[in-house]
This record gives sequence, structure tokens and C-alpha cells, in this order.
Amino acid sequence: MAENTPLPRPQAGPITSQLGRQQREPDYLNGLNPEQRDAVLSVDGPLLVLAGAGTGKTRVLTTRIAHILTTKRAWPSEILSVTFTNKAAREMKDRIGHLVGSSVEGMPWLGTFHSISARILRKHAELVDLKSSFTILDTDDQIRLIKQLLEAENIDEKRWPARQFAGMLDAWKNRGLLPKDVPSHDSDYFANGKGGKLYYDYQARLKALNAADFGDLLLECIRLFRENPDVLAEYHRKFKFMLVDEYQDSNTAQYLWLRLLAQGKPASEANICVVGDDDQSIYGWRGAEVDNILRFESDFPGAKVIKLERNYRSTANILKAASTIIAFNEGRLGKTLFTDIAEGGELVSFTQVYDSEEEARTIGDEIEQYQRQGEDLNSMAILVRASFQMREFEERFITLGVNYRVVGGPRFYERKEIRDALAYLRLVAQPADDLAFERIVNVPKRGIGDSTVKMLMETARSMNMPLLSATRALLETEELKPKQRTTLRSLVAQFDDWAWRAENMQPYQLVENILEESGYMDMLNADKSVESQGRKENLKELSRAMEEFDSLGGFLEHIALVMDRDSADASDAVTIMTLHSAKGLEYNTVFLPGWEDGTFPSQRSMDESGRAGLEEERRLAYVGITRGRKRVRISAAQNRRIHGLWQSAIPSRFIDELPPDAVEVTDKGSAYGGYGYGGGASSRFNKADPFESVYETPGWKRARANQESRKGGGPLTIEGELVARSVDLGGQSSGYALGERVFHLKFGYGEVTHIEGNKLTIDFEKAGTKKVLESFIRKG
DNA sequence: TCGTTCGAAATTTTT
DNA sequence: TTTCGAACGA
Repeated sequence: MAENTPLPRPQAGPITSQLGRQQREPDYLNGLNPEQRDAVLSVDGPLLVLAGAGTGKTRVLTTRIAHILTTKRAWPSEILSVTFTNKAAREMKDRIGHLVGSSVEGMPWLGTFHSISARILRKHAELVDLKSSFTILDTDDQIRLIKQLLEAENIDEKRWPARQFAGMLDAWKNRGLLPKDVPSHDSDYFANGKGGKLYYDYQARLKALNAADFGDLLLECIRLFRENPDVLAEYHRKFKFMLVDEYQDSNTAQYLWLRLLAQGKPASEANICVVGDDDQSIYGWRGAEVDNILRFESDFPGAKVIKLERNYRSTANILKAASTIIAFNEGRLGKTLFTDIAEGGELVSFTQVYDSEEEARTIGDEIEQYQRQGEDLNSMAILVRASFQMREFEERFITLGVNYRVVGGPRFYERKEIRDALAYLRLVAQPADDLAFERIVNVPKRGIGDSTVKMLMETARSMNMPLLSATRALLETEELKPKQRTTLRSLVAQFDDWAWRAENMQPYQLVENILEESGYMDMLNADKSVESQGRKENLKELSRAMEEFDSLGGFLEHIALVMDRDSADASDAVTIMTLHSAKGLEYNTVFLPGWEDGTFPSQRSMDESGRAGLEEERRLAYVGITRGRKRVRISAAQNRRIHGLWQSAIPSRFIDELPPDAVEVTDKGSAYGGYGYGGGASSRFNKADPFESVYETPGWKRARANQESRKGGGPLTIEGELVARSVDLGGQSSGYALGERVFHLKFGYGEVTHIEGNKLTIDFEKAGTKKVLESFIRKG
């Protein structure tokens, strides 16, 4: 999707072979380079396409589909084409449409893993104990449900948070594990051995609610295929070709799912094509298994492997910086990007600033300067590691009056008001949706509090019926207090009315009626806070989005799986987003702030996943740099406020890994050097660095060896340069010795416990263990 | 039942 | 620093 720009793009790859062909080649092959062409034309048998950043991956995928279609090898409905995001799916649809003419009536099996699975499940729902109308729960519902289970089991929610269990569930499901498959040492951990039982209970509850969570969509689909070979065979016959995008991001469940669907033929003949880039695998923490892509050749013996390495996006300097950094990782399939684009180009810049505020100021100034030079704000982006870093930029842009847009954040359908509205709709469509019922019985406030809800739930449980039915039953008795009884009676009556109207009314009208009649709008109107205006607009947006749906059911399916963030507005604005959400995008100018050890690479990743975590962070750095077409500007702050505490920081170890000849270093922070320390108890640098000096890791040695053999360059000495500027300490050798007593202006006296270049770990008498730059201390 | 107040926690998030 | 959630009191 790097290849966002529409097709006519000058990809002037030399077309070496096939010139003497008799037939004129179809138009869609024009402008493909030999490797891309090979990947498009090799349609029979398994194929692995390793596509580096900006090498035309999406173009290959779409052209390949176009090729299959125009050569009549398959009908659109016989091609299974999977992506991870709706955005990617949509883009592929569009582009295929352009290639083969919009005559092709969509591609019914082009979509995300989840939406395709949901589609299959709805068809065979009864085989996995669901009704075809099952609801899809999102994380929010999931947590609610888990909380109820925890309460039922008398588990202290403080000690064993529902979130944590949700995470474990997610991990199990990502690994394709049904309740019976979870290894006991894994499940026993939670709540003193109750984890396994909770998983069983949770699944039982889902069935009772006629619901599936995201993980289930895949997991139940796998179960369906395994337990019903005839159903699986049906899909084997149906799908003549399979294509998978971003294969490096697939998790075990998705892998199993694909394997099952590919089993229609002997592995060596399977028409499966996967496209991916092991260097861009950044979702390991969400269960993605890079191994899947590394293993492809053994899974599908005789698979053809094509590497796309010609980059059409970035300047040579940017590519060099990216390639050099990523070479520090071990366990890669190994690709090297190269480019035809202008020799060199602007150097990648690295700037050190005093604190995050100055970082925002500096970047803001630069943006205004580029803007004056005629660049669109749309062509610039700020990519951060974590969303808390965004705030400062937003504030700065507001003061400057620079337009900006934040990508990410809570997605549209995750917003409170939208979820409330959806809960009403879900309950109308599915009276058994207890989670929806609980969500809205008292929203807006109707005087139905905990105790009433408890009573309803107990009745529901004892009579074994959904909450809404239980409410009806209770209304016939004298148990409810008069006030509550009146409110509930009218609420139930309203739902009957809405359910009736749902049959005779357009969904978008229905939602407007519901919001009005339920008092939700009144609630928002009465709320004078700034947000309520926005909420009302979001609800309008919701009803607008519903206009294209004729049935409530169809809309609910769509919203659960497909609806993503607000459509990008057309205005000119700088984009602020996380590195994760930047994957697949490109900008002329990319700012990469916050390159400080602990922030990026994130301390937590390293603590939790060790070296693998560090390598994933490095891939994130690679993704970040390769987003830039013309200009990449990296920066680091010496001081950053984290959770309200000022922390001193050291430039990211990735800075040391940049190639000196492609990078220009400026050090704004040196002017304030003496103040570059933080206060407060630092927990981030408390432990000794688990990775020793970067200069001793095998990765570094290997990368360095690679570099030297490639072009005979010298050792990397960026760190030396930095040191020279900020400290006036000539060489690399540290002026301090282990165990030496030192003094720090802020932290007081301490003892050196670890030395890493010019970074010292010091055990302070009062302030605890901290990592500081040598320039901030003197001999004690 | 609802509003206030205090305390703990704090990435990244395609679905 | 901020935000969210649970406990407490009217």
C-alpha cells in the first residue's frame, strides 16, 4: 500500500526478456520489472514473494489477480484473497477494478481473515453451535463478560484483572487453542489454577449469548473445517487460487486456517501465493509468527521464491539508513533494497534536543519552513512509537495554527456514543443480546441501578432466558419497585415498537428514532461539555453511514468487522500517528521523534521479550525510515516527561546503528548539556542493561562485517561524534572506571556499575540506579 | 441510585 | 500528569 498512488507510476524497470514475443502483451504488464512480472505470471503452484518496503507489493498482488481473471483461469468468486485490514482489502478491490475494468462484480472472497471467516461461519453456524445471526463481540464486550465470570467465581478483580485474562484468551486463540488444548501450565497461572475453567465458562457464555469474539471467528472456522471434512471439501472445490497479503503478520490460527484451505491439493501443487516482508513484522506482540513466512518453503515444497528488492520510493540515503539498521537483526531472510532514484538525496538527519517540548517546537518550525517552500502538509508525517508522544505535537500545532490530523486513537465504532447506539440496535435485532441490554438499560439514566439489574440477572439465570425476556417476566410480578417497574415497562414497550419498525423502516431512520425516543439525544443536549457536540456529530455520521444499508442485520455485520476510522478528510494537514499504523504508507518528509533508549526501543518490549523484542523494535525503526520518500528527520530529547515525571534519556541505540555517511548529526541539546538530567525515581533504567553493549552483540558484529565486505566502509562512529560534540571527550574510551565514585548535579554521589561507551550506569546513594551520559557527572 | 473523591496505573492494536 | 475505576456518602 506503499503504492498508494494510483497505477500510472513510472516504474522504469528494464524489460529485458520477452521482447521478441509474438503476441502483444496485455496492458497490465506494462511497467513491471522482471521480478514483479515473474511474480504476476507464476500462477501455478506455491509462490512466496518477499517484498521489501516500497517495492510494489500491492501492485504485484492486484496485477496477479487481474492476470488470473483475464486469462480465465478462475472466476472472481473462485479466488480467495486475504488481507489483514479492511483498508488493504478495499484498496485491492479498487485497484483490481481499475485493472480489469469495473465489469467484474466485486470479488466476494477478497477480505480480511475475520470477515471471510465470519461469512463462512454464518453459513454453517449450526455446526459450531451458533445461530447464523450471531453477534460479534469486541474487546469492550469481552471485558464486561469476563468481569461477570470473575465475579461469579469469586476472583478478586484487583489481583486478577479482567484485562489480563482477556489478553491470555486472545493469546490462546491466536495460537489456535481451544479450551481443551490449552496447556495446563499456561492456564493454571491465572487466578490460582482457574484459568482453564474460565476459558470453558467463557466459551459457554458466548454460545449462550449466540456470540463470537474476534478470535472465535478464526478458531471456530478452524473447528468447523476439522470436524466437517465435507464442508472443507466444498471450499477446496470453490477456491482455485489463494493469495495472502502481509503474510509475516499472520498468527498461528490464521496459519492453520490457511493450511486447511490449501489442503485441497498436494502441497507442492497448491495455488497459494503469499506476499510479505519479514523485516516489517511488527505485530509479534499480538501473536504474529514470523516463522510462518520463514517456513513457507518447507510447508509447500517446491515453492517458488521471488524477492522484490527494487525500491521505488526512497532516496539512496534513506534506503542506506534503513538497510544498515535492519542488518543488525539476526534471523532474517535477507533482502537488500536498492533504488534507481537520484543518487544520494538529502542526508538523513539526527538532532538531539533538550526536551520533548523543544522537539515539538523544532519539528513545528521545520514543517512551517517546508510549507513555505511549497510542500503540502499532506506530504509530511510525524511517526511516534507510542501515542502519549502525540500530545506535545498537537499542542504545538495548535499554537502555531498548523493543520494536523491524528491517525489512530479510538476507532469510530469504539467510541462510547457509537457503542451505545449500537447496543440499542443490537438489542432490537437480537433480543437475546444481554451485553447490549446491560449496556443501555440505564443509559441515559433512568433510575435503573445496580440492585435492579442484579434482580433482572438473577431472574434471567434462574429462568434460563435472556435479560429482556426476564424483564418481561418480572413485570408481571410485584417484585419490582413501582418506579422501576414503570420505567422498565415503557422501555420494553419501546423495544417492541422499535423491533416492529425495524421491519418497516430504513435502518438510518430507525437509529434516529431510537436516539430521540430513548432520551439519548436529550442527554447529550443537556450535557454542556465540549465533547457532547462531537458526540452528536459522530451519531449523525453513524446514521449517514447507515444510509446505504437496507437491513439492520447487514449493517451490524458491517460495523463489527468492516467499519473503520472516519474517512480521511480532504484538507491539507500534517499527519501524526504511531509507527505501527504507518506501515504501508509513504510521505515525502517523515519525522521520527523520540529516539531515546527506553522510549524507542521501548523498555517494556525489551523487558518482556528480550532480544526478540529489541529486534521487533528495530524492525519498527526500519518501517519508520522506509516511509520517507525524500527526507527523514530523526530526533531525540535529553529529557522527557513520562507519567508526569521528568526522566533523563540517552539517544536510542538505533542511532548508533545508522550509517555515518548517510546521516547528518546536529546537536541542539548540547547548548543545555549541563542540565540534561532528570528527577524523580527512575524505574526505567533501574536494571542493568540486559543487552550489554551494542558493540558486542553478534548482530552488530555481523552487520559490521556485512557492511565492510559490501563497500569497505569503516566502523560506525556516530556515537563518537555525538560524544565529541556534547562532551568534548575525544575518543571512545570512557574517562571512568567501574566502581569509581562520581558526582551528579542532581542525583548526588554514586558508584559506577556499568560502562557502555559514554553511557554509564550509576548506583546513586540517594536516587537509586540510573543510566546517564558521562557528560553529566564528574569524579566524586 | 447517583455523584464525588481518592488511588493505582500508564505501549504498540490490522479484527 | 492524566485517566479510569472502585469505594463511599447523601
